[in-house]
Amino acid sequence: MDVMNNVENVKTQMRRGVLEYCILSILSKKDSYASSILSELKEARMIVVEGTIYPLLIRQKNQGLLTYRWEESPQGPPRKYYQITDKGRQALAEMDSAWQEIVETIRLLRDR
Amino acid sequence: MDVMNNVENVKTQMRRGVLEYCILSILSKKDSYASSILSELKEARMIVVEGTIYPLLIRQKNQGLLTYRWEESPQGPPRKYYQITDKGRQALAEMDSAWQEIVETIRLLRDR
DNA sequence: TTTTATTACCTTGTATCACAAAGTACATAA
DNA sequence: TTATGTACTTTGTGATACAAGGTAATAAAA
Repeated sequence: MDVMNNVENVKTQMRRGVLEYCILSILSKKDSYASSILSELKEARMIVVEGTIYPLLIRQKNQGLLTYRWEESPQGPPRKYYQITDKGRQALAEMDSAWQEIVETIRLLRDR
Repeated sequence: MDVMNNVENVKTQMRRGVLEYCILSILSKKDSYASSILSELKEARMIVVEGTIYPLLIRQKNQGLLTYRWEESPQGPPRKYYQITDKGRQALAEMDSAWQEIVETIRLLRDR
């Protein structure tokens, strides 16, 4: 395995760590549905695929961080709009702290 | 599952993403052995356990990012000192970029 | 001498989860 | 009626963090 393959793998793992955080963050601004969240993450170069995001949304819903409702689409099949709950906002706040702590830890490890 | 359990899980995943990066970073400063790396990570509040770090060091060695040598200890059994290779330093540089990109991505997602 | 403590390394089994790939379903245009 | 685009879902696989337990070397205590 060459260096770039290895780094790709590490990138995947780094993304893995922040994916739930990103999704809660997006939904904290406005309700959205899976395909739209997917596009938004792609724009931000946080590459994810369908097979990742659908189960993740279901998990977060099962944990009570999200709820959803069906809405008709102007074109195509209905969309499952997810909405963040109070519990979700609470979790998001905790993740903000966790993220900042990790960023700081890495900064110290890298600089020293 | 309550909010804190969920956040603990997310923290674990966040750590997961940067663990290889942290280890290469530590070894880029000086050769070290597993138990010592473990202590250093614990001090930095990057909680990891033995069952995580030993296989990880072996993986990185197998990828050619590290080499090792045995050295006698002043007390107790001999230590397996790991040393970063040129390939490891190259990978570390790539991970620096990857990490900064993710930090920036999260900053944009969280601020906007 | 035997036991205990300390340090260090290693392995096995389990659960989680990102991804690839494939499938289902709805709406609209050709 | 077929093709296209959109959207949601599921299955199988591989990677890996962790819990738990094991092995081994050294030195101090009983």
